[in-house]
Amino acid sequence: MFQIDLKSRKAIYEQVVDNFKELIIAGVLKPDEKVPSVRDMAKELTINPNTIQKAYRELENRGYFYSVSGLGSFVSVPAEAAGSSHRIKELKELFRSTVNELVFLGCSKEEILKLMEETGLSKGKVDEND
Amino acid sequence: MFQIDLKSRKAIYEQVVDNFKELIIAGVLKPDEKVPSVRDMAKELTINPNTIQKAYRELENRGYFYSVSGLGSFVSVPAEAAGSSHRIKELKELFRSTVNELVFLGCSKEEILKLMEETGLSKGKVDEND
DNA sequence: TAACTGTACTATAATGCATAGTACGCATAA
DNA sequence: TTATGCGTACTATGCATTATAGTACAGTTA
Repeated sequence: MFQIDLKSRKAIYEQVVDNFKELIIAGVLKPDEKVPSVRDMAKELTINPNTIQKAYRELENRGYFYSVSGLGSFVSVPAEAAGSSHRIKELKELFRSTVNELVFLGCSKEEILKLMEETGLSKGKVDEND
Repeated sequence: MFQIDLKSRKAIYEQVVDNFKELIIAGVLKPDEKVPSVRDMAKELTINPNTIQKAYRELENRGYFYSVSGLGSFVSVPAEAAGSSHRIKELKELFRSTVNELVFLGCSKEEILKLMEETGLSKGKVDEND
């Protein structure tokens, strides 16, 4: 599914959270799709189940997962993404500082606009064929 | 100069690093300009001098500061920003995931392009962050 | 010399991360 | 019913990071 970088300064559970977010945002994981159980995911990544549980709880808090005891964990529908307003504010600030630093390091406006086109923004939708 | 958020989950020395980077990128601090001494900065922010020293060392490692023992710490010239290539790669990846998440949360292309226009592409301005 | 500067240590306390292990309630299939 | 797998909730331990306090030394400058 994805790999964990044990040498990274980023916490393992944060890496798990970010990887799942990427998969959901990219449309690889669809709403109401079941994700691997805490224990299975721990086996697959060879890390402790408690670490996966922490990541799943975090994903649930951020509105990307919902869990049913005894059944499993599932992908939320985008509309239910909690705290979107606050998160969007955070992302806009992050966008601003990222662009500013890129410019400071010599990136041209054209180069950044090109990056923008490569993000799938122009397509705007998730491919339904898979 | 700037404020530290003690309630933030981000480490104090990281906040100091980020704030100085913002000031340099925005052009508020010019190349070869002297920054407050480790001890003065610690007094101003009411935190430990060792924490400031750690931040200054980090800023030196990242190419934003240079220090002269007995004289003080100073702002580097942009061209000397070390490891730019690797950093640019990081920033582009961050740019990509930020835009993708903004789109996922419902931000329109126009809205993001408007954000782009508001950044320091033409001029520089400092802002608050958390 | 005196007062500054950066820098390098030691030591301590607090916090977060990841691990191991145990246990409980719920859902489903044999 | 029993067994299995699921999420969840604990306790406890080891480790790394962070922030603190204190001391010390070398270079710079008035």
